[in-house]
Amino acid sequence: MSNSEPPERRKRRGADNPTLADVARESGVSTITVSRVLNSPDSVRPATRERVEAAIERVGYVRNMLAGSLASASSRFIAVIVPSLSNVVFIEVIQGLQTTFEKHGYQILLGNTEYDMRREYELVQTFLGWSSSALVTTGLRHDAACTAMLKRWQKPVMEIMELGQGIDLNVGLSHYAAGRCMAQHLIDQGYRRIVYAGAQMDGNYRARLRYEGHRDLLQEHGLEAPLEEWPEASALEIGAEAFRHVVRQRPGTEAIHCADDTLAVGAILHASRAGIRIPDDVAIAGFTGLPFGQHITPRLTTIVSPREAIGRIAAEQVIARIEGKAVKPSVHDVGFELCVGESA
Amino acid sequence: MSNSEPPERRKRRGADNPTLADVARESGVSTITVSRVLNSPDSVRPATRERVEAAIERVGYVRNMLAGSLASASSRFIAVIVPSLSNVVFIEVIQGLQTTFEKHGYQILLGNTEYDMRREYELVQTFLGWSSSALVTTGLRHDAACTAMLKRWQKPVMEIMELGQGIDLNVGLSHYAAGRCMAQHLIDQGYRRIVYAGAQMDGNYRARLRYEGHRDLLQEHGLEAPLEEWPEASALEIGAEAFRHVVRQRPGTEAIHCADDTLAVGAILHASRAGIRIPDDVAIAGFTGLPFGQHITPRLTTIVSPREAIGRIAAEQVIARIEGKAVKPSVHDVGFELCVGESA
DNA sequence: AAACCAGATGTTAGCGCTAACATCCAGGGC
DNA sequence: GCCCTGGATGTTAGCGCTAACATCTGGTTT
Repeated sequence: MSNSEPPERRKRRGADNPTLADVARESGVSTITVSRVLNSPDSVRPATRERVEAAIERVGYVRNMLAGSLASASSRFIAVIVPSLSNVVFIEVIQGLQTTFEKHGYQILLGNTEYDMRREYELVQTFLGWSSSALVTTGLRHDAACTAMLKRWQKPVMEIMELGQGIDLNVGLSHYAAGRCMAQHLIDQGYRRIVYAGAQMDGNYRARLRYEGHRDLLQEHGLEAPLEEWPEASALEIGAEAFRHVVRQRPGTEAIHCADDTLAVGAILHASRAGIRIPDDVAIAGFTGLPFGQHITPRLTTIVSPREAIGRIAAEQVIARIEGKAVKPSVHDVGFELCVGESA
Repeated sequence: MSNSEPPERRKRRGADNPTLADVARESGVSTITVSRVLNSPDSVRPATRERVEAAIERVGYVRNMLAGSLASASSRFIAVIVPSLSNVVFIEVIQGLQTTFEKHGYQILLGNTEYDMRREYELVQTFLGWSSSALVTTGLRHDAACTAMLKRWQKPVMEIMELGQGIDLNVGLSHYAAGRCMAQHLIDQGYRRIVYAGAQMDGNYRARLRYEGHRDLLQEHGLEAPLEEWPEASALEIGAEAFRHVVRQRPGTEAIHCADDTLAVGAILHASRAGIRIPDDVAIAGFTGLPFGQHITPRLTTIVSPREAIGRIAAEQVIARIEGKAVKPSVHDVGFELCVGESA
């Protein structure tokens, strides 16, 4: 009989960290028991549990999340896709999402499309590949292939910010209505020659929806609704530039309806430096409701969107869906609020 | 011979998505070839590659990142840990990190400690469990167990924001020096009665380091260095409150050195509403260099820290290390710049 | 005392992929 | 014709964990 040494295993991979098996050996139980201590402690007798926990501590065990997720085909990742991180709005939404998801033991996978739908599709593919538990994305418009893929996907899909029936779940507000609302306010204040100023409106179609609301309302009053656009991302500097431009190129303008608060505040601060009185010479209105706008003089007239609430509510609904509590697609309107300062 | 039907497999798990094996069958190659098409396309003959790519398209294959990462013991995740998302500074750093890492095919796993070191340790454990390729965290101070775990870890660890030799790699600036620098400027301007105002300085010890620099310099000039702290997170409102408080409680104060620009801008905007002249009645100085400060009147005197550069450089160094280019621990000083406005 | 039950724990078989090694084959040198 | 070489492709054996099923224990029921 030839001494058949076990034929020399291939070799080991990995950093050789302690595994469940090591903990199991150390505490004299099986691997599945250790697994249960980690995942459903109540199903293990307290005495056993303590023994296992001590062993975990002793060998310095760190869970391999990849292996667990692969085996269970679920990762407790939540894919979150936003179009930009430069815009505070998305940061606040992310905070709302993060706080709520973290409380329930989910980890966010954050993706940034830079307002590019192809990029969104790529991110979606990658994130599905991580066996995410749900996906949260911005807006209702996506690449067709992307929408199709998400519709086939069996897990919760949440579309936020904009309002309407989309792929599955929705939490947001009507940007069209918000645009109309502010336009109505400006008309109520007696302004007639009103310019809409926006930044990066190719990609950011929610700003465009607000413009459309604004335009439609003005037209219903027989007024023109000129639009001034800047290709750059919104910034205080762009707001200042927009203001200079409108004052110079469109003399007689009574009010500027800015697509967001950053532009509006940039305009107001510039006017104040230039000695132009707001709202007497020109009125300024914004959208978003950043704290900033309420600290400057004159205070900004704007529309407040509940950003953090969008994140929180979206997260709550996704969690309810994951836990099987609600199963129907739904549309949730978080609304908005007109906040009247002195600027318009 | 009994017809031994294969004893009825247990059953299938997972959503039953197409796998590498399906693509392999469809394109008439082995699974490893499909894997190679995905991971190192150049090692496959173009003809084969095209056949495989067509099959991927046809069956609608989506990679299972979990399985791949488990098998290769590496996930292309970069763990990023920050103390707060409310502070724009960290957002900008994250942007710098994200842009650079994304270019190289890494995905950020974002964790928020809320200035809690236990929480940081928990996040580190979880993130190591995802077989992250590297870890980026904020500051040089951590829970002892956390530091120990990271030192044992075999992959790159990057500590940012603060300057000094830590666990492995470091990119940041000296907050102590920044505090001194601004204090020196205030003294050069002739201010003597200077109050330092900070928010949330228990957790945010970088703000405290700046205070210490400020205090030491003042003391070297035989001056007192009173400190006013607020437990809340920094916000415009806190800046306004700090200003009110100092003016009322410490009459004769000539300058307020704020721990960050948000406080400083809040103070300036409040002063302007209250009809207090900056800098004639009270001078205001900040730290960070937010765009904001340069748009208000008077413009804020502050210290500009290169936030996005910190993110970018940190990411570049981590990538170099992952790719085996640089192997020694290092400390990189990104410096800071005094930006003199009219406020001090 | 046999039968029954429920709670705790164990055994087994993958999850879908890739590292390491093995094999195949065409072309070149002698 | 033979051997050599190297690029392309295939075979095998896990990576570390958990779902499903199996078993074991000590009480309770009849």
